[in-house]
Amino acid sequence: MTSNPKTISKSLTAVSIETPAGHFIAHFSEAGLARLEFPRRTATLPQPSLNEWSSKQLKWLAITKRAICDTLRGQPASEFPPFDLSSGTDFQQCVWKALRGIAMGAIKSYGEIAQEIGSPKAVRAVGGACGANPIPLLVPCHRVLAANLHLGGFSGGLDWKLRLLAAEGVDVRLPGSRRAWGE
DNA sequence: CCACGGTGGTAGA
DNA sequence: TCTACCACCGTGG
Repeated sequence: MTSNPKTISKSLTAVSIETPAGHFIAHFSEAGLARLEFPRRTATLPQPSLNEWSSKQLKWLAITKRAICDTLRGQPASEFPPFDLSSGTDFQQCVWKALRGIAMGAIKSYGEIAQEIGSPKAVRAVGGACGANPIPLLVPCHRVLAANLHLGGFSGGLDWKLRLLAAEGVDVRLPGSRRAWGE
């Protein structure tokens, strides 16, 4: 019963995706989109030669770009690429699957997710799994808030979490008190 | 507002 | 193994 995801090493192909909000970096495996990074200040990646890509991956790339742009505009994506979430533990994959069930504009709490996956007390662990989500934005961990509509955290920086929620029309109890403005 | 204890899962030693 | 983290939660000042 012990799956050991860390022993699975996969070769990933990274590509930068240009959007109105900056350059995201997507990593594809043979199975699908495996990782997505928010735009950074620091230098962007050299673009790999696209002719080494399978037509399969080129298609995923187009779908991914469309899905990112739609989500940023607060519109439901019409299509997602396949996700390769095999890097996660069983528990994490369980959580990530639950995250995918949260519709755009909807929110859930860490506690609700915990309940949903059948481990009602594993609340902190759910937070940990959200933080380990390799595909933020498209696996919508930004739609998970703490209790009482408190913001909680976000691996990509809380400013992103706020921005995404705002785009989806969700208003959050703002952290005038809640500390930590993650960077 | 703050402090604290109870939590379950992970990573590192 | 044991231990020390945590994107939490509820309760009590």
